Amino acid sequence: MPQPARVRFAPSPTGFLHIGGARTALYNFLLARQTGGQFLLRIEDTDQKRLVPGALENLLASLRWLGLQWDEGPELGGPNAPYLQSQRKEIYRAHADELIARGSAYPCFCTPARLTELRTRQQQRKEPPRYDGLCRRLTPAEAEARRLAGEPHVVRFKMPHEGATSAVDVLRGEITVQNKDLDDSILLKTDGWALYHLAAMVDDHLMEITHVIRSSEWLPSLPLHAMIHRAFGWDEPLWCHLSVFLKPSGKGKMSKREGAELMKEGHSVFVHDLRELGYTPEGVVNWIALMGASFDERQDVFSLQELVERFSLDHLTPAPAAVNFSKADHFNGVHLRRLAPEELARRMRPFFEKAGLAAEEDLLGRIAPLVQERMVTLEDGVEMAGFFFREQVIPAGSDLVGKGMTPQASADAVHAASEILARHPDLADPALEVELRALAERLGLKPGQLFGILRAAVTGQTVSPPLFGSMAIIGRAKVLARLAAAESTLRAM
RNA sequence: GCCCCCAUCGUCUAGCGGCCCAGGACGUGGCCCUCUCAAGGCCAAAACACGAGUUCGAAACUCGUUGGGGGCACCA
Repeated sequence: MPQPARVRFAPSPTGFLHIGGARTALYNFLLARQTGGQFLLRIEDTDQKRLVPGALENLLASLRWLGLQWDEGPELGGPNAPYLQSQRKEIYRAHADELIARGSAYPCFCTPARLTELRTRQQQRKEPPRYDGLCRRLTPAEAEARRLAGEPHVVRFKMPHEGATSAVDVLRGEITVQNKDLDDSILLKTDGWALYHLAAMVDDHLMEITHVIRSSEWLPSLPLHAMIHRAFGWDEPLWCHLSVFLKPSGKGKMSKREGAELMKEGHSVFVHDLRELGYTPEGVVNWIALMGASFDERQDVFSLQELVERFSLDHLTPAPAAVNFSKADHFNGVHLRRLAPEELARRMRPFFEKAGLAAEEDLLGRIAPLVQERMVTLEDGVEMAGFFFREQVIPAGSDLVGKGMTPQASADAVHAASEILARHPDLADPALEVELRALAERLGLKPGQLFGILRAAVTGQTVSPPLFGSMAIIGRAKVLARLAAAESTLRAM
């Protein structure tokens, strides 16, 4: 049994949960569950200016919808509370002071204007943009005096000028960077708020995080983060940087810009959109789990529990992965088909209601087996089975005419079929199909011709669930009424 | 511009020196099943980026090239 892992998902509430974040959360969750450890949720909201209203609520709701319940975090608390960084300001400030005292950080009094100018000059000279170390050269006494005088300042990390720094990423091995290529990053802003580099490292240590599983966007700052841990004298967590998601074309990072375009084709990168489009948590989880990973040589359909059992960091790939939405459809269809009919009915109901159809759950439960293997999303159920819940259907006249037939012959066929149906008190009687097939033969029609007409008449659609199962559910009275209506439409043509 | 990372079918991947003239899945094409549409079954096309090494042997190891991605904020 491996050591219990304490991991965390630490989003910033600057937007809604997207599939990239969801996958990061998933992997953290899986490792925690598999090892009997804890999955923490920490909100990185130190930049108050960037907060987006509703983002936090969306994050929590989306995570829960996916089934990724955290063990410690917002709304739950825990031994390391608070889990909102905005409530931990003093902790970071104290740690920044400690770093200064240890000689690993220093106050910097440079104004934003000076820094902007510095950067502009460096770019003109094609030099890498880097702090020039002006305040680093201040004597401790001088710096302390200016600090006590209340002069506005930030706190910077004192990056060594010589040597190199190495850190190990679980998926990539040792990564080494020359220290001269690193900057004296700001840890604490003028307003006293910590930046990610400080806040996240301090919290990860205080919360006893064992594995930092995060987006590979953080890879370039891994040396800095490792050095911050070392400067405090702390043990480092295991670092694991996940590949980024690319656009379906494979060109460029998946962005929110793409979102609007995708929505038009019934896809989205946002978890709440996926939910509204009729995707299931099972489908989404399966889909994102396998983007950039493989957990079994022969199997690719997994429940959350199966993923918990098979998950392993060694099965993750470091290369960027292009998002493939047709695969989302596939996995969603598979998981839809795995649902018990009653469960499928329960999940479809809100979509019928949204479409203005009062769908009772027990009736939906009888319909479910008929539509289950034809659905990609829950939304599809409405299009496929809406006719069950409408008083009447209005088929297009052209759909009522049998293939290669005249309206007259079609009307006659409907009439003859009605007579047969009228003799059956129970439309679920298997003999019904036998009789109607015999009718088709008598009329010189192929079964498909006759059934096509009846399908249009009864469902109002050219594509529908199986005809006989559908008629049995609709009931004899309604079926006969719809056939009568169809016949008169045909007679009038 | 500088730094870092990555590189097997269109896409996600298996492969951790001989089991590979490379396996699976999605998608695509064909056939079967069939009352429509699906689902399901069978079959097919489809890849080791390139060049040098190392080795008896390289998809696997090393270096280079090319290509792709990420980062270089008082954002995260």
